Amino acid sequence: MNISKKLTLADLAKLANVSTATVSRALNNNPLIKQQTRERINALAKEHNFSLNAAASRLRTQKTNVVAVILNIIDETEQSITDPFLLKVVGDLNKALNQAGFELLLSNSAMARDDWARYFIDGRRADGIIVVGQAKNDAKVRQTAARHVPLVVWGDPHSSAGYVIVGSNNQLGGFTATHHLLNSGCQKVLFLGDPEHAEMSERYRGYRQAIAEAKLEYDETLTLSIDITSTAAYEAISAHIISRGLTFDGIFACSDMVALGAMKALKERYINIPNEVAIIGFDDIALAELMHPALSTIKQDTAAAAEHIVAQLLAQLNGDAAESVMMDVKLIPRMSTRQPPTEYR
Amino acid sequence: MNISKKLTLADLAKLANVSTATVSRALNNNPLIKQQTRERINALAKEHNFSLNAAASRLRTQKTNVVAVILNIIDETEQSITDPFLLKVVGDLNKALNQAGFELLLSNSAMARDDWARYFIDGRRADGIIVVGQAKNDAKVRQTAARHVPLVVWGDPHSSAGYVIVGSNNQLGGFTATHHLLNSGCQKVLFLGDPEHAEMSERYRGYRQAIAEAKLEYDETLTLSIDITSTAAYEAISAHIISRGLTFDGIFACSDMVALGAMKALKERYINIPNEVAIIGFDDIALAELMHPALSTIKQDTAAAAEHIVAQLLAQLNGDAAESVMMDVKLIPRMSTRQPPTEYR
DNA sequence: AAATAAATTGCAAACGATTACATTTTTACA
DNA sequence: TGTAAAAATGTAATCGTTTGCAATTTATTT
Repeated sequence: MNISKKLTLADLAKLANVSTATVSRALNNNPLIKQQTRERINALAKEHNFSLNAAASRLRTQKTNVVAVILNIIDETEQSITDPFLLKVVGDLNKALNQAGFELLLSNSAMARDDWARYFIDGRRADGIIVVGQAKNDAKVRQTAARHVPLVVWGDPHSSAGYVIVGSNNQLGGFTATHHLLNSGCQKVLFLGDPEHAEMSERYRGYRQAIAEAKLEYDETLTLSIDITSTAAYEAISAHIISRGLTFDGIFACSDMVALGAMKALKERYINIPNEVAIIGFDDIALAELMHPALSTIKQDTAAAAEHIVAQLLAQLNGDAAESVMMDVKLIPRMSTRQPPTEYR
Repeated sequence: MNISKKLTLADLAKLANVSTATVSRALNNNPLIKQQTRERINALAKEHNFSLNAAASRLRTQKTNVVAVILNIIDETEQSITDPFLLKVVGDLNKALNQAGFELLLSNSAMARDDWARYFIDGRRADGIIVVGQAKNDAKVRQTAARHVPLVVWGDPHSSAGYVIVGSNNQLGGFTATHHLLNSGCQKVLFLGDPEHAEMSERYRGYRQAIAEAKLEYDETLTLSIDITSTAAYEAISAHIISRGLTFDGIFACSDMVALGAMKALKERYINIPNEVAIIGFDDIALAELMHPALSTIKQDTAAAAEHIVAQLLAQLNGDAAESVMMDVKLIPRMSTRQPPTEYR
């Protein structure tokens, strides 16, 4: 333990022969204080390894400079904490928040069981809340939003839910992915994901739309509703092939992790990718291009998203208007799908 | 914004016709207060959606119930924030901390540039610090430890560095991995990793030891020193094959991510895994078994590790003695390596 | 029923910063 | 040189809890 008791602002004031007010202002670089004094005090602070007591500041100012980030995952079975995509988002949020002078308090929905607004905002643990994922049930999110608390959600911006959402154009992404498969020769494209899940349902909408526009008949046996995990995907594809045979020649997986699970099921049966079955994912996680064959996918720009999220949160903290942001997605064609005929570009 | 001003403990006391002392004690379930009173007050608190002001509590008690978790990664080029393993550790830490009643404040070394002890502990932002990764340079960690601040590091427990370390037996892991390769017929095993990096250097030691014990000659051209990323691995293996040819029949990759990069390089050249080149990784990330062929690896039990880390931190917070913990690792043989002859078990 | 012990509750002083307002010092100007 | 304005600093209240100690109420014992 530290030998000497922690230095307080008052101690430092005594050392500098000024009042606590002056020290406080000097440390906060308040121009009210003569520059020379400021420098003197800052030097003294550094010399004595002084640091402000954040608890005291927060109590006095009613500001924490902390943002709570909640990973909204129902439980271990659903899209899990191990999904690199989610964690990439957290990393990017961390960076964006720090840049804006905030710290990141990490939670998941399992932990912050109570009323989020009450716990984090009323409890003065954070100034604002960022929720990652709308999941299948946004009741908690709505409840939080109803408290009119600074809040931004990473989710699907199509869903106008009474709170600010930043997210990709999932519907377009789903359309693009499916269209890419159809355009490169697939006839029977399977959807692998969870149509009940907010973001995934939009991707599913895009899938249906692409099929409809291609004047193909929709085959409901080709919609496989699963948890957003690679193991669920692996099992679903395996089971489908066993029970119904290879009734498809393309897979649109609603996330890269899901795609990886599906690929494993295919490879085990020596089904050629992309010639027998083409497959495309969603997210563009780092691993996508490391697969063999490299996984085609729809890229979401998480770094840009994180910046938008923080910007929208800051707006709310400043009392300004904030609005949902829909981000473009981008087709990244790799080896797991065939190339469309050149006449189509 | 909230219409009514935030309720304080004093307000609640007035409503309940008792003193603030009583309310405070009741809410903290202090048995000094008659159970009946406690229940009455708790009900009232719930009814009015009351929540304690954490800033005030922290100021008064000098305890935050927060632990800072620092991802100690030098920069983007080194083992990056996208490594699922690191993030799995964070997830498990989050769970273990919550279980113990702590919240998790996330930082990375790039952000918390200053003196960690000063910023987090003196600044009363957290009660303790957990550092994930010793990286190649533990100067910051040593500096923090010198402050005698509650601190636990995820790293290599062999390095007795004057601070508490929880980590796997990396040296044994490296030995086991290499031995597994040699035992299943490999003659020339390549090491892919960074012998300068704390944990990796121990794995490297194990590698060297296994080779020595097998009475094989050490070939220094088979030690490839790279950043701990899959792209670096991909490039290194590709470059090696181009310049020197396929001079190895086994790879011990110092992490699963590194292994994945190497596998891609092999697959692109249609080099059969495991028959021409067997490969084993380290960590056992979720993806390992989704690879094709499924990746053999050395499993680190991150959930158990997280619990040990938290336990050691709690010990320090309670003023008890804390000690480094070395965790067992486990060989997970999969399809990327051949089976050892049965007479060897 | 009085006296003592035990169980509850209240009083008021912290915790360490920030900031409106008051005061002092310095500068500018006539 | 005197005075007003501007700049710099200080005073003291405040943020909302927790907790040592005192005071009160209730239970127990003789």
